[in-house]
Amino acid sequence: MSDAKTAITPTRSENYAEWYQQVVRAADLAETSPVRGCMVIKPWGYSIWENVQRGLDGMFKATGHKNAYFPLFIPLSFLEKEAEHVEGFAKECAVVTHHRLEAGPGGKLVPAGELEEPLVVRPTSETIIGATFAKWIQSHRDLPLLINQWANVVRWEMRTRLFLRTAEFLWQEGHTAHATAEEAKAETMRMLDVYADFAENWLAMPVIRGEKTAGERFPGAVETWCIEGMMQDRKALQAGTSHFLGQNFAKAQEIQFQDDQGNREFCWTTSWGVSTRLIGGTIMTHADDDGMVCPPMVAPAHVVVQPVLHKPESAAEVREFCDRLVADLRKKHYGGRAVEVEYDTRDIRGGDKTWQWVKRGAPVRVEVGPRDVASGSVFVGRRDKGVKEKESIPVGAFVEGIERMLAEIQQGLFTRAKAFRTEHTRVIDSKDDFYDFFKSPGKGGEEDGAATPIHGGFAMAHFNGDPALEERIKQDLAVTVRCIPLDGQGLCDDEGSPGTCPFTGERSAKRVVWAKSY
RNA sequence: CGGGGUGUAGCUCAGCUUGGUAGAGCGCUUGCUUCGGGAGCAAGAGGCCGCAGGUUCAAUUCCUGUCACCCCGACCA
Repeated sequence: MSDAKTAITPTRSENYAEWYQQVVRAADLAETSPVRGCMVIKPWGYSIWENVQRGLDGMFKATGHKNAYFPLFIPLSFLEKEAEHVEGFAKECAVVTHHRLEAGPGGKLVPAGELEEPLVVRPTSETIIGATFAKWIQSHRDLPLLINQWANVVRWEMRTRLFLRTAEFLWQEGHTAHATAEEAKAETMRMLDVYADFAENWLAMPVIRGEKTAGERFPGAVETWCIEGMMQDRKALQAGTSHFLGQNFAKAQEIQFQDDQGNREFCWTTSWGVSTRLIGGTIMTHADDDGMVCPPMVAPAHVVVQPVLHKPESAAEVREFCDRLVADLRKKHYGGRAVEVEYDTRDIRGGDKTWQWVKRGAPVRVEVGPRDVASGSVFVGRRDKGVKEKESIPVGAFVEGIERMLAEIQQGLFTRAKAFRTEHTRVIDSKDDFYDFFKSPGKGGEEDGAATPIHGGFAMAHFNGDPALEERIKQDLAVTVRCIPLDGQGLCDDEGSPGTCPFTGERSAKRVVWAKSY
């Protein structure tokens, strides 16, 4: 507070968008690549993704899903089968048209061997998986079919940002087929809950579960459900989606089965996915002006041990003490895995070392010097507290208490994020209040090129459901309905109750969540 | 894809208006001194100035094109 120096320049309040980029870089999470719109995910960042995969994969398996893998390439004709689906993705597809390179003029390589049918690099796999499902499913006894795939997909985005929107990204996509609409809808909601559970308990990111309006629906879906988190610039981030596809894809691809009466029926299908965007969301939820803050559940390392070794006369005993500390810590468990320890013996200055781990967001840092060895204690810094706020703890108590300390940090991050969301969520009942809420504070107009002004948040307001009205508000304020929330999420007092739409005076079924979004 | 901006050392940038093949800070390497805290001094390494054309005796500098990135829109996980 008194110390104005921060590890990240600019700070969140100075320029949020630039701050985000700097955190990604300073924390060694990812960097841009020579390939347009594609990122290199660095070990520290990839390790977070591996933890995300581990956590979600366990949940998918626990709910009866099996992993499989489908081709990267999708024949163009497959994509054409579902009309809305094509329309939704046509503008952002990478297409493979040749299968060979030949020497051309000037030593250049030129594509040759044109394909009879172009192949689309999957932007999502409904069509190729649907075609496969059609072969796998014959009887009602084959249902439900519950499949997940971990994969990369490509969407040729015009504007990209590391983790949040890249041309290629990593994700999982679940695809299921069911005998009845009820079962498929139940699956859609089950996976939405899995996502919310994961976001809140692993990423410590509070999310709102709800349904998308027609305008925001997945191309080809009957219903799209989502989890929405609030970032520190108060914009919403769609962190995961679960789609009820009805029989749209089943009919387009003839995914049929014979029921117990011998009738041929179309399946009811679902699909659901989360991506490396979750890492972007985690950054924007927790990181601060000193860099990344990793929730312990997904942190690449829980504890960093930094021995103070520069004094030759004490180096050996400090090292020995640390060796034992590291070994003891690794015998402890947190969140279903052994405590992950980074033993940093690099010969660089202690201050540099500390700040590197602060910027990377390691939850706990432990410094051990001769004085600590003499007193049998360790000097502990926590990423959820100030960098200088360190505490000396007897080594035994520290090791014994590590699980609780990590749990406390995890819980603290969630509590803080939720308080932030609550603070910036407002119940709004008049059009004027609504417009005021989303207008830049102080300055009236839009200044371009400057720092993104931080204002607004989530507005809980009634809505008559008219797409034209939603479009007009989007034009006016760049604000959209993020979701029509499920009841019972504690978003406001009269949650789920009918009321009056402040824009039209018409009847509204319930308050919806309005916000600017990524 | 529309509007604006920027491409010079690993990073952040100066130099270009008034053409003569390059600078700073940080980082990196080495040495000495420091050090329970993002050190000080010194010596080094590192760049065909985004790419391709053009004008010119000569282009980082002027002109044209192109590509990439950033910001604001539209689009999207």
